[in-house]
Amino acid sequence: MNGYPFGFAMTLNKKFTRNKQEKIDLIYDTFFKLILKQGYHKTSTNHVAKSAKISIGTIYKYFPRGKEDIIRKYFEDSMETFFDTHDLSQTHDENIRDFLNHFVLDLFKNHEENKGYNLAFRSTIQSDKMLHDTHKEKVSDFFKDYVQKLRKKNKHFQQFSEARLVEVFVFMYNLVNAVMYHHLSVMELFDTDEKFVEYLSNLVVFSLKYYLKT
Amino acid sequence: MNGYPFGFAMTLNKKFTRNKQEKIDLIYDTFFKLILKQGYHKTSTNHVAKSAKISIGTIYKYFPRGKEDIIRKYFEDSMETFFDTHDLSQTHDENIRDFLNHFVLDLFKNHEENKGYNLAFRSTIQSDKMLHDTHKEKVSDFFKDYVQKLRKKNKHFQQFSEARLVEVFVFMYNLVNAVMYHHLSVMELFDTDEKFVEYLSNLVVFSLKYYLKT
Amino acid sequence: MNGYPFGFAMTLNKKFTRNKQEKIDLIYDTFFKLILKQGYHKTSTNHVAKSAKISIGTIYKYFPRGKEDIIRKYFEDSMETFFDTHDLSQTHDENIRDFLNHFVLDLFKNHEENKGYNLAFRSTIQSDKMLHDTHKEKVSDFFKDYVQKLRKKNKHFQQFSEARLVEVFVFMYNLVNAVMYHHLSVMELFDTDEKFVEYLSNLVVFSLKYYLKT
Amino acid sequence: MNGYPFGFAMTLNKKFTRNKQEKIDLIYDTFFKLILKQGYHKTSTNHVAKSAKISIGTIYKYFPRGKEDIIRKYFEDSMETFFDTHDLSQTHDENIRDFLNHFVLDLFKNHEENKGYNLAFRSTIQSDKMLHDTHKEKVSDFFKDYVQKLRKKNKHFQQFSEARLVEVFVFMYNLVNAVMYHHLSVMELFDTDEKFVEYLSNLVVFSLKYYLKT
DNA sequence: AATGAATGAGAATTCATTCAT
DNA sequence: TATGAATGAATTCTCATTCAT
Repeated sequence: MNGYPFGFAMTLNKKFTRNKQEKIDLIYDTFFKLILKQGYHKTSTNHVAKSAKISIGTIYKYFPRGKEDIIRKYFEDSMETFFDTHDLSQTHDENIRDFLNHFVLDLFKNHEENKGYNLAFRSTIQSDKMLHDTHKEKVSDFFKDYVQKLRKKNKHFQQFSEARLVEVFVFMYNLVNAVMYHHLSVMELFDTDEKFVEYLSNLVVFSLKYYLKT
Repeated sequence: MNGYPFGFAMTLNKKFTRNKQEKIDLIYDTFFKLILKQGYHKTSTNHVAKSAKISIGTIYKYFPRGKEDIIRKYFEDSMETFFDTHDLSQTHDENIRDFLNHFVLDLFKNHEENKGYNLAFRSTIQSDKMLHDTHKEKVSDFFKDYVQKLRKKNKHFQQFSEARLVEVFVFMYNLVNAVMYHHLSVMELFDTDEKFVEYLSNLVVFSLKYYLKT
Repeated sequence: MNGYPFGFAMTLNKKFTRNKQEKIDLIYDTFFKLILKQGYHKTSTNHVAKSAKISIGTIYKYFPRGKEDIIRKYFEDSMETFFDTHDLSQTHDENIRDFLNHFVLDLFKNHEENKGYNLAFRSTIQSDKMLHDTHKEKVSDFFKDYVQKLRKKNKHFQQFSEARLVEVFVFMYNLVNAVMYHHLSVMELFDTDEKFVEYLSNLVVFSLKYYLKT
Repeated sequence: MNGYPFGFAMTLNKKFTRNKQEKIDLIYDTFFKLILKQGYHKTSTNHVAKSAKISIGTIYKYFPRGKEDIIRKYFEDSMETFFDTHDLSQTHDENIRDFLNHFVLDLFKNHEENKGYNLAFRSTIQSDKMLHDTHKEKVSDFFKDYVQKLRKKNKHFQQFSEARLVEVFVFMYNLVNAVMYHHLSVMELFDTDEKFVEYLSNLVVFSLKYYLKT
């Protein structure tokens, strides 16, 4: 109960609303939604503002360098996001095969949900050397952490050295990303996502074997 | 005879006699070179003109809709280009395995040389539905033609139906493209191109078997 | 007694008890400091707030029309400030020559300390007719008052009519200001301030004689 | 005759007109005219474009960094302009006194005509260290050249060393500028320009004597 | 045919000012 | 009373495109 009859209070038109994180999230959502619809370079900051029903000033308050900042800052969180998604408690899987299936599926879901971001990211790295380099570093750092936790929890992974495992995961991550991006944004490789994910799993298993022989 | 005595005209007007195709090629080269350097959305038509030492009017003469036209028109030739590169007389290869190696290598070389174009293409399709669709169609058409010629020349391919083969080639083409693009423009999968191409060949063989089982 | 036992209130609330005048002075100081550093038109109100570690709301509380108000209100005090500085008890100087030396020196010190304000003032008058006019009036009013006091204290000045003296002082004030501003903010006329002030004194004496002959 | 009856051709509304220097001059004139009217920081680039009936694109073509560039580039010519104005053939003046009168008068006319520029210049130097420094250098360079010519033409000036003369002229130039700017833009020192210029001449003579004694 | 000055819509960005807390 | 998030008009600046020469 807000003390107003008929719930009017909720409709009360306040000129200024204050909720920092909510607004930042709204900017992210709107930005990536628009990119998905019209592509990166046709999505302007003003566009985002209008579409999100937020003033441009607000966008520039949180992202002083505009579009570039939105991608950069989102990117800083995106890895952690993947972490959350891919709950390591799942790694109780009996065998590596099942584990890899999970891994691929998680990446796929993550990619699908963040299609707009992925488009933006790939549109930007070419002209943003810094972002490009940071990306590589972050992927590496992320999997260092990831592998450490993994080896503690799952004996299957203890047969490989930590360094080697990191290398392998970075490879798999890139491989899956490459194929997924193409399937989702350029030209689909299979007519259903289920078939595609199944193929991906097999691809990963094959590539892993290949890679470990090197 | 150019109508001028002593043939002076040819020499004197040299800088004006640069012919149409020469200029178009110069525009392509400059455009993709710049995209490679600074990314698609930071490369403006005016910029291309200045960098190519050509007037902006000339660019608009050949490409009335600017950037988009450059990509579209280049794309219309690019498939034929691949055709030229991938000489079918090579398909006398004793076995399919060798043939696939050639196929992958040709795609890789082609991709490497056209990195700028690939960046541009991927930057554009998202906001250019028409280009996106035409692309799919063209890939399909190209491989229809390709497969027909292939089946005539090489008995190995006659065991599969034409339609099935086209499907397979489109799949392989996309797969290879996906992984190559990532390796060349996002994050390398192997530390040398040789290792990478070898992996690609194996990947194609594996995927082919997998695909044909479907 | 502040009504709180043990006087804690004064300590606890210290950062909130900063009183009105203190804040106003902080705003003045910060504003003119920034102007000195980056020029008037590159100094924004928000900038001042951040630099002074005061909220922008507070600035607008004291100066509802922002930058312009800061200058206007400061200006309203600045004349009085000069008054304080130039203590009339000094006018016991034996002769006019010594008096003028003092006058020039006071103006110089004042100007040096208020360099930021002077920049701001000169940047503003052009677009603020009202300020411009008020300025002229204030200068005149100030010297009316000044001259009256002067004539009472110092017989040397009783040989001239009050009106004439005011005119003379306004002239001298402007002359000194003009040359000083240039020396301090545009291009120095002498390599040391001492030489400059000495020159100024002579300049004033000369100009006075010239002026009085008119 | 333009071949059109009733001279209509002259009225013909062409969308694009081409005359580089004419446009640059128009930009200068408009810019300084507006500054004179509303002050530097209230004069925007768009304002200038609209007022000059020119597109902003054109302004940015000639002055890629906007307002700052307009001032900088104008400044690069302004010294030469003074040179032209102050024709050295006038230096046949019998004595230095007459010469100085001319010098002051020329500066005054120049200043009066370029009031807008002077306002802009003084509004900018504070935030444009480079312009400030270049200004000093240019003044010095200009008078080096000036003095050389002067000594060749007029025997009166041969009694002083070249270096000394340059120093003296720079000093006089600054002095006159300082007082003139104040008189024209802050608060007039005399009620007519004639009286003012006469005072200036006397001021220069006095200051010169003072300066040379140093 | 080729040139590049000129255009102006629109994208990026700043900043004075308001108002919810 | 003090704060600073939010606003959006105004400003700076870019770029695709047109058109006089």
